[in-house]
Amino acid sequence: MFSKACEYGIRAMIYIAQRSRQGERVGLKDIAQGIDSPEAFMAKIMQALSRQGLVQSVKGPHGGFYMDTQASKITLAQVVRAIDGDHLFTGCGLGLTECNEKKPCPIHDEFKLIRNKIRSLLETTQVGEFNELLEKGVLHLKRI
Amino acid sequence: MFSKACEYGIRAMIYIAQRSRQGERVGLKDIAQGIDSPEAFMAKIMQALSRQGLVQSVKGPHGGFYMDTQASKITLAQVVRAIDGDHLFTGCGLGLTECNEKKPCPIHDEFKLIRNKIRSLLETTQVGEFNELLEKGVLHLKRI
DNA sequence: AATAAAAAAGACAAAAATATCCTTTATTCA
DNA sequence: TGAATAAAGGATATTTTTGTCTTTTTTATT
Ligand code: FES
Ligand code: FES
Repeated sequence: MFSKACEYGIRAMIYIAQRSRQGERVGLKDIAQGIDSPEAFMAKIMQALSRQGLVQSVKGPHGGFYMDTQASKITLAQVVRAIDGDHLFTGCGLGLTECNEKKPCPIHDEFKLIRNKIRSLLETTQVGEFNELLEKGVLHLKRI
Repeated sequence: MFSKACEYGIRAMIYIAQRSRQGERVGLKDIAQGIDSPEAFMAKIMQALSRQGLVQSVKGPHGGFYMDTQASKITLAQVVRAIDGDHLFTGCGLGLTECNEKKPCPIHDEFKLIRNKIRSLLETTQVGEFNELLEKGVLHLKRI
């Protein structure tokens, strides 16, 4: 469904949203440990998200990544697009070079419904909406 | 969603179902051309499908791949499982090592619905059910 | 029996995804 | 100002996926 980079990216964004209330910063090490991802790879993903403005960063002592309040309204769809592009939202399920209404592949109609459900899920879900449940330990971002 | 190998595999199975009525054989070259896939790579995928009994094959002159009538009832889910395994049907959407009802990731509930829709689509779709529409040129297995 | 055709199998190659390491830049604090 | 800290960036390494090439095996035909 998503690339590894994208899975880490989504989990990281949700983690940062929860851990960086009123501008506190979350360090790379903290993120990698918090979502159980390889730290150096996570760095690359955070750089991409930061360049695209989905997350803020500050260098130096007490630096790290953070989000302001409205940034926690960023949707999972935005994160996915930033990392995996929008192939998932627009591409053909059977790998034809493009999804084409006029020249549909065998599963086009059904697949489009599913694709739209996925998009709808991701577009209506914000990285900041799990803060309380994560804090309560109801939801999890890693297994260990 | 699916790996390239799986996309080719599904398209090939649908192609063979349509092209191999009453035991006629479809050659590798024919398949690769018919679904626009790289021939040598397609060969590997066909070998896997053949080994797993999802398609029959005969060597030698006038050999090739074919399906008997009940084989055209093979579902897309069977093809996907044969090539990509069942991670798509059971795995966690955010890449946690397992999907766990008791320790759900943030999108677990919604993702499970989508996952089940995908599985349902694939389990209720048979490789042989597109024969007529493909013949009429309503459906397509390649773009060129 | 010899030849040709076609899939099976094995070895190899290229590309992409995943992951790591090292250096540079910006920032804070003593 | 100097040292320490942490992200940014660049180069490299590993693994997986995708793809190709060659040889072998099986079968049909002459
Ligand atoms: S053409 Fe395949 S999903 Fe639209
Ligand atoms: S735990 Fe992530 S989908 Fe179930």
